[in-house]
Amino acid sequence: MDKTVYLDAARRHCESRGCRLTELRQQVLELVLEHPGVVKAYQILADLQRERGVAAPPTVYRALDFLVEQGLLHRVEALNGFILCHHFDCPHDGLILVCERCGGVEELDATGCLTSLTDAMSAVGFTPRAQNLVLTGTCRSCQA
Amino acid sequence: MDKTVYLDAARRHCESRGCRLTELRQQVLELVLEHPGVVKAYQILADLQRERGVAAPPTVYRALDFLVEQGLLHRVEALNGFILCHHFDCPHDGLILVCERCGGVEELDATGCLTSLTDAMSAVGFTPRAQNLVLTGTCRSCQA
DNA sequence: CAACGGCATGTTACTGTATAACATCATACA
DNA sequence: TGTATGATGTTATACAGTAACATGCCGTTG
Ligand SMILES: [Zn+2]
Ligand SMILES: [Zn+2]
Ligand SMILES: [Zn+2]
Ligand SMILES: [Zn+2]
Repeated sequence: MDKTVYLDAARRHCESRGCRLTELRQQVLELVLEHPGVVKAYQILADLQRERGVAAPPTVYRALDFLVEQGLLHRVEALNGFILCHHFDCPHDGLILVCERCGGVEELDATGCLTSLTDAMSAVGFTPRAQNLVLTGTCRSCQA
Repeated sequence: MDKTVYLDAARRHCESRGCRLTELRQQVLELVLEHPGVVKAYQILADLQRERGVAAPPTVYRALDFLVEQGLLHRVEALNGFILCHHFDCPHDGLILVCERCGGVEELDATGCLTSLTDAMSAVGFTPRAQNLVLTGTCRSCQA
């Protein structure tokens, strides 16, 4: 998807949810957009400092938290990082695959793949919050 | 399982894998044993300092990493913590359920629940490393 | 207009998490 | 006895995240 198209869609997505994609938030989103795969908060912080002179951690974390809240980014706990979600407009169970060798990240739509997991959980009375599963392994091109 | 029995089993487990459960490693394991649910590295560090006077982060992290390596502990990335594994002797796909309300943690054996996930992954050529899935949600007693 | 309320952002300072790099010690084995 | 290997100690630092409070922005309302 083209960058401007993506940003427009993101803006409309936020507004349809009663939130504003402010200049700062958009700027952070654009910075994330410039990194393939997983990006770290402090990387964004450095980028932001490069663009604006000053910026402190809370500035970045607030923007990132907002973007996660809106579904534009996914948090990848296992890596202390964030990745772009390319289909934020349809609610989905994400399955994030992280390659141990090349560091590449890929998001699958796991909606429908989780029934047996869900069954096992309800058997013990556990109600999962909608979220993303993260798995590490080896991607196709790194199988070698 | 009784504590001494557990420790003996753990020691044999390590030795059968060609590793040694040294005094320090066992001491750390015992400290983890004393905490229900998830325990943090710096909590163990504090415990260790109480018992031995001095201890630095690398000491604790090395021991914890070792125990994870041996399968005696699971790392819970999402919480920056560790939990005991009660069936380290049989290889398993763990499913760790973390309750957002009470902080309780429960490990399910998810072996066999992951076929559709595995299918989805092989469809894109991804080979997962054996590991644990972590999900947050609400446990039975906190449903209210 | 002026005052207010809300939300977004700025700023400072701190807590918590984790590792690099190098020194030392123990043990086993040639 | 020397030497290699793995475990531990020690210092210092990097990386991640948040609390608390100040300031600015903007739409509403009297
Ligand atoms: Zn997604
Ligand atoms: Zn790869
Ligand atoms: Zn387990
Ligand atoms: Zn609970």
